[in-house]
Amino acid sequence: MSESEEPQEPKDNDQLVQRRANLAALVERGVPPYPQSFRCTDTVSAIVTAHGETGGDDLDTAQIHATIAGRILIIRSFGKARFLVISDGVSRLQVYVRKDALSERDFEIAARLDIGDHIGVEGRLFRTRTNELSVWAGSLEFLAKCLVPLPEKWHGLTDIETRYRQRYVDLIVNPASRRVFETRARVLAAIRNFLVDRGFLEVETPMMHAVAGGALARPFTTHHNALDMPLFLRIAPELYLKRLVVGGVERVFEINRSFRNEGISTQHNPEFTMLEFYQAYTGYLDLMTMTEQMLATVARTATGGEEITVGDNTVSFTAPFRRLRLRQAVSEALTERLGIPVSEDDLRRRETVAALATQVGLEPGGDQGAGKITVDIFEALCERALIQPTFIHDFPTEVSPLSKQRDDDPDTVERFELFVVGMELANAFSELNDPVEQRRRFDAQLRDREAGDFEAHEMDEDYIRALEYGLPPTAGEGVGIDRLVMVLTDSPSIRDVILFPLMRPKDVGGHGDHGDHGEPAEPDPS
RNA sequence: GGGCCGCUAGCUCAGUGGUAGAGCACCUGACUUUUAAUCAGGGAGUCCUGGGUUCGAUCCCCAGGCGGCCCA
Repeated sequence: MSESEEPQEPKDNDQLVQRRANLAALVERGVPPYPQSFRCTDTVSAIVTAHGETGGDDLDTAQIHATIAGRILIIRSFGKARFLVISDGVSRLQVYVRKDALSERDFEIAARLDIGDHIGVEGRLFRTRTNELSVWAGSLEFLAKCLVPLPEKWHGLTDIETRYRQRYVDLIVNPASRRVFETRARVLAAIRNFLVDRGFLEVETPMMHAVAGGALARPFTTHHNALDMPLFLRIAPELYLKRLVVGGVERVFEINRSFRNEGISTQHNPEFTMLEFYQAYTGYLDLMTMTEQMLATVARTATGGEEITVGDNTVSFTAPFRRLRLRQAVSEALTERLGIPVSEDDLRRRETVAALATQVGLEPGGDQGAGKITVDIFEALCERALIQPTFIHDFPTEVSPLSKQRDDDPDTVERFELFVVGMELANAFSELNDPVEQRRRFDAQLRDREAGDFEAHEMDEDYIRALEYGLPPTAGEGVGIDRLVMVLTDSPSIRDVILFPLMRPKDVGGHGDHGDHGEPAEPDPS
């Protein structure tokens, strides 16, 4: 390594240099820098769980020895003694290191440790004078080096961008972040249990679709080289799940990612996790009841109760949830906003509803029908005020190409959305199972698409063919898992509940050695 | 896509048209039951990037990058 040849090289900061020196010093004394493994008898969490309440006298009597491993988060040094706080990612435990209890080699290791290093410790459990549960280290192994300084112990890592880009650092130093993802895991497990208990079969359907259907959204496009065909990342699993109901899977669900090529916000990530479930011989009203039961159960399992604090609000998932027809909600909101009586019938006439929309500051497009305009008004005026769980039901047929119409009202479909703290959490309907009507709906969507609506649904001939085989009366629902977890963890952004949210790439600014290690990419055929 | 805000030491943040500071972290010394350990001393910066104005820019102006919030 020559000096002064590259004066432009960014200088490493003193802490990086120091840490490398500490590692080198250990290697010089024959300590393996990255040993193959370490045999533990316990985890830190297991010790804390088992003995978090055990008194010091009892610990002394029992003489409990344990071998544990973890990452050092705090070092308090007292010359010939040191206190280390180590973590297994969940719990923290203090390790007491003193020179007269260790071999010369092990104390040498202890003296060269940095915050962030991984160590293994064998020792006896005891309580210090300040009653802190601790391990009296009898021996110590170096397990892996942390070459980079961690964020400080008091404030942790608060920079939002770094927390998302380097989630591993966030998880190391912010216990609250770990808890969010533990809650997320409990939510998923609770949902699976709830559905499996009711006879639902969990399946996995394609993520890559030749026709992006099942929702009104713009897809990501990709290309299969061998088949030389365009493919779309799915925007919803809906149409495949209903094919399965045709195939006799009368209760079916999937929990997995969907992808929508749209904006990013505190409520939108391009890839997001959705639960979809379908139950034959069921209507949308049944699903309201089932949704009430499911969310109350999930809230209890994941958080311990049915009341959740979300920002300044307390949300109750105790059934029954409020129910409100969409047109009812919109007509009431318009009546209040404009100070003139607006009826639900007014919302069914395009001229009238378009004029009302203009009066509240919207600009209805010429190609938008009464139904679409009504929904736009709902989103502008009503959505954010729906704090407590509320079913908004009976949507315009025009905006619901996969839903079944009401018997008494062909302009309205048997559909609901669930809103909580102003967010759409779920969307459900009685499934349209008449293949002739389905084709008419797709045709109407195609006309919208030709008029420039890129979110309009595409024609899916195989789906219609499946309906021709006979889809029994079925109701289905999609639940946005990320948003549900946001509510249950009081997280203000969807990025707080997604481990690695999508970010624009940014220079890592490392040490110049971060090239691709994989094989060269295939040439792009296009 | 539009508006507003942010980017300064590893982290959390002050600050200034004249080459920058605190706390934690780091280094040296003291210290064998500490709890944000303590005490004494010390080192550490591409003030996001590029251009402009200026004798002089981290600061003012313009453009760009990344992020956040709000709106669409």
